[in-house]
Amino acid sequence: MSLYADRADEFLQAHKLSRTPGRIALLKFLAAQRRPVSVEYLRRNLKNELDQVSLYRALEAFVERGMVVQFDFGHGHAHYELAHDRPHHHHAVCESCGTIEDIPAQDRRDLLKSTLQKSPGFAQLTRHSLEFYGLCVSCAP
Amino acid sequence: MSLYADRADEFLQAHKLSRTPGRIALLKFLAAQRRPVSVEYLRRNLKNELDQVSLYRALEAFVERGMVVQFDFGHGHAHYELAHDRPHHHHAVCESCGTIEDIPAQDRRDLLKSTLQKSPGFAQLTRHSLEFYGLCVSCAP
DNA sequence: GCATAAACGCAAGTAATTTGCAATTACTGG
DNA sequence: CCAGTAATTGCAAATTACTTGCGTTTATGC
Repeated sequence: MSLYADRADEFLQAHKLSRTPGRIALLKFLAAQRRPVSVEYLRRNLKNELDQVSLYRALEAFVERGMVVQFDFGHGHAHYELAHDRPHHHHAVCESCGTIEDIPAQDRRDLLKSTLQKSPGFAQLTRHSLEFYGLCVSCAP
Repeated sequence: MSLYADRADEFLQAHKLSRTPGRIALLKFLAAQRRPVSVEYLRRNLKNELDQVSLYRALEAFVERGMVVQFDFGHGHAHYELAHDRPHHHHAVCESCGTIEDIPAQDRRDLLKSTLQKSPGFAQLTRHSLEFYGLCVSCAP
């Protein structure tokens, strides 16, 4: 259980968000996860805590504030993970079943090979996808 | 114009796909692009060559065979690029306008910093997303 | 407690992609 | 070249993921 699990309301307050039961439940649930989770999974598990739309809106607010990180693994839907609750890491995604495994960040020599060694749940890693995000010269302030 | 531009039909044949006018047009069009393109862009430009559904189906077949690479830049829709028509590279994506720029692959020390130096169209790069894909132990043959 | 702003849930809407299916086209062997 | 077969196509409809509008409720700061 992460740092934030029992401090969800302080965490919300620190980010200038109302401490509503739904958001607190969502944060606690996210803190208990070990992998990035889909909205569908959140919705199933939090259906008594908050409605799907509120879920999307809360996630959006969290991502905007950097509280949560959004990932796209090519599954046609997003995955979300609490930010800062563990050191920077990458993910290995199974092309067959979609299983996701964390991989500790490291120096990047022989990346695929050494990544595989750090991915005990994976038998092979065949490709990766690396995208950079920022501001292009015409959009920069 | 890429290697494949004037050999679209041989390329299809090599991958055991029927050489239909729509697919040939699509391959030629992809070969002429310098950046990963969206389905919407393909659809606009190829609306007389093939229907949207055929477009999706052709892209799916191409991706399955490794002829085309699919990317997700967090835009809510996929982008596609011909594979093998140029050396391995990454992409910088503008968080404001969505502009995409190729970045030559390189050794990965000081990744963000040196990447920025190789991204003349970008003023800043603030984050990146790196995912590995393969087969987990329970899915591996 | 009370005013105000934030957040909520429901219904409806939209964008991207997929599926079903009958009609057409490409490929293969003769 | 030509028929038979399999692959591919286009259209309509469905599905999935997510978003918007809006009137009601709840949280916050005084």
